[in-house]
Amino acid sequence: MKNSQLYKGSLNTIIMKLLEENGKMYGYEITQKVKAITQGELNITEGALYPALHKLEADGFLDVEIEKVDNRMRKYYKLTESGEKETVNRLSELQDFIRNMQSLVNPKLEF
Amino acid sequence: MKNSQLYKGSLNTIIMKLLEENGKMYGYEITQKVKAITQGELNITEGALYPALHKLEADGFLDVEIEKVDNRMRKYYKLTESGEKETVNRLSELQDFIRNMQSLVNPKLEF
DNA sequence: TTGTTATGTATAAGAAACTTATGTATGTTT
DNA sequence: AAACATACATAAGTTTCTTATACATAACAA
Repeated sequence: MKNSQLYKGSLNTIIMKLLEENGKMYGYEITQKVKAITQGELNITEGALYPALHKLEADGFLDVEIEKVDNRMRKYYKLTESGEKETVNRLSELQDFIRNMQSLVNPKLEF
Repeated sequence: MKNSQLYKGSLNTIIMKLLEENGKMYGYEITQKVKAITQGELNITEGALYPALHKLEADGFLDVEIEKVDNRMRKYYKLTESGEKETVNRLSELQDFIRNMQSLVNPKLEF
């Protein structure tokens, strides 16, 4: 994903949140979207993305739908019902994580 | 560290920040401090902590000082000069990371 | 027309950071 | 006497990533 180790473990949450927001997306689209939102700071590599998508699918959190656009294959992913529930949990975990990290890093804001 | 994968990659930053703040700390003390600050949500395991401390030391970011208290060994760690510089960088990376994750998860706050 | 960039998916080898389990040792509480 | 807290350590295995490579089409530039 990037030089900073901090992003480790956050890829699944990012994917699921984007799918929750956009209904369905294909892999390449996800990489571009993430790059745009983070102003180029976070670049998801294919070697990380595709195995992650396949695992989320295998876990029953994503459904696939193949389309051909301009003679090129696209695999659109969307959340299953189970995936939607899981997304809620993971976003909640992310909020807790961010809160905890801020407590650790900026203890003066604890009150 | 914990069930949530999100904390992966953040341990070094946490350690260095706590050392920056407290001058010197020993391993067990770090685990207890983190548990207290996060209200029990984040539990650093020994299997993660000690190898991390040894690596930071090997990288020249930490110095060690052994003391015996109540007949028990304590290895106090503190930041080297190099470690202090690195801590500034890592905290900056953490701020960027948190900002990017919030942009991804809460796009309505982008403006 | 030929090379480079962009679009699009995929996997394999290796590195890094963790979990889980185990080990050693002392002090304190039940 | 047993359990828990303090204190450090490592080894085996898992997960998640990086890096490299591979295939294929379209668009653009030299």
